[in-house]
Amino acid sequence: MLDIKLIRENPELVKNNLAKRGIPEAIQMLGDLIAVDKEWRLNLTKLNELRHQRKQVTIEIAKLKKAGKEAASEVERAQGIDEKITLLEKQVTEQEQKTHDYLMQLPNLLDESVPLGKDANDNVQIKTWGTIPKFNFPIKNHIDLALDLDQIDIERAGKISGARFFYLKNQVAQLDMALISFAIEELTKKGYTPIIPPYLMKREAYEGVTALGDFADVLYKAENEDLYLIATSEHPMAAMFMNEVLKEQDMPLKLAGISTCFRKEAGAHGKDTRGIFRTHQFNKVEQFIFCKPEDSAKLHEELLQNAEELLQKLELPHRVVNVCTGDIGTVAAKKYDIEAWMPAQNGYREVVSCSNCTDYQARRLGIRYREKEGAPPKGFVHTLNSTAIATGRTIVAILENNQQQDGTINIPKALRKYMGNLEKIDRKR
RNA sequence: GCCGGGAUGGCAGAGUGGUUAACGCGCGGGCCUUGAGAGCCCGUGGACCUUCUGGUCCGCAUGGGUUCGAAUCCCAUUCCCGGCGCCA
Repeated sequence: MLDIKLIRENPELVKNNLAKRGIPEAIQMLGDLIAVDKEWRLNLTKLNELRHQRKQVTIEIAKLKKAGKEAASEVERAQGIDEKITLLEKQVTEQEQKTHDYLMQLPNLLDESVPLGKDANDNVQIKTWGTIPKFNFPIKNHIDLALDLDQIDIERAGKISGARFFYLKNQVAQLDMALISFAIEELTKKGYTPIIPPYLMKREAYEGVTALGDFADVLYKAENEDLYLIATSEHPMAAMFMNEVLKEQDMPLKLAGISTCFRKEAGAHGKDTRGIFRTHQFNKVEQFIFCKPEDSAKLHEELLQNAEELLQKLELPHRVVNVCTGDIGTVAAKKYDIEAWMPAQNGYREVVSCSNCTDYQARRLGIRYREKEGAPPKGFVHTLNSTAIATGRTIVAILENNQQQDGTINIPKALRKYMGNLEKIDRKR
């Protein structure tokens, strides 16, 4: 959510920034918002005057009654004012609702360093790491590799749950857990607190962390309950301190969330249909930071570096892109993606998303900070999030990059200690 | 799930239908002091208007209701505590 005061005081700045996203509806909304807000303030002043009048009459009545006198005409006057108040209150409430709706829909302001662009094709490559593997044999994709080694069962998952679900089996099931353990151990060393959050969240909390459009396209809802399955542990971590005031000395607060993630993938028909690259359910370790505004840019780089380091320890070739204005999403002010090399697709694909959400989520959620106990709140915190390891896509990358001519797969050295020193995935049917 | 108790500022905690959220702690500023502390004084939720001096309204878990008037009475919801039940 943007600061309404900033919008009032500096509408041009906000407008020009929003214009970079290339969403005409947002500019329209901003105009409507400014108009409604102006009307609302006028009405509020009128309403306050009426309430003041009523209060005066009420005081009169109290005095008269205390003195044991008749107050019928005063009561009648108060009732008359009440009617006007009820009418105006309705208008004011409607205007407040509208203002709130607009504010909840307007996206975050973009950082200056975000490149202009239309879609993912315009993302700017910042760096590459590792060498793309050369194979002197015909390579397989991750699905065939896994099927041939009896590591995955997609057909039966389809039977019981539908498309985009899977059973992981054997060493790949272990690999999934190893990746989690590996990420958590590495992040814990860096001072991140491991968190296993609730996997279901109430709507009110969820509205604070994400765009409203995501509810239909992304989130699964529990029937007859005000509960949504989380799409990432970013969400329960961000909402953790909803309506609280954090202490400056406790920041930056660094968390490492561990959870299964559930996504409808409603807008992705026909994309990545085979295998486990894009699924309704996967496991992920997520980095999350609450910090002071002045620290967020620096910490954003730290999150990126942590994520990259994990991929480097897994020896996975990858590149980092600066996500452009057309592809960045509603809540981020700046976003990096890390894309790992996927041999069977002969290209880089997203495995990490690393965002600085500045004060956008914090304002929606009401998360502020104070200098010390007893001092008044100083302002809203900044929030940042970044994938550490998403197991599904990382497994795809490991299987494809580490495949051998005989169809077996070498397990990255960094993961072996989490798998009983296993070196290869080689189980045949 | 059932029965009972509860939710008031950053914290602790009064107020139980009639203008005012008491007292305290903490925090900020000032006086005093060589400095710190103590002591004393002022301030310390949010919004809107404003002639920059102030003014008004809202705020006692949330949403409704009763009333001229609600922190206070009624209803619903959420969460917390205790007891019972169920349960991996």
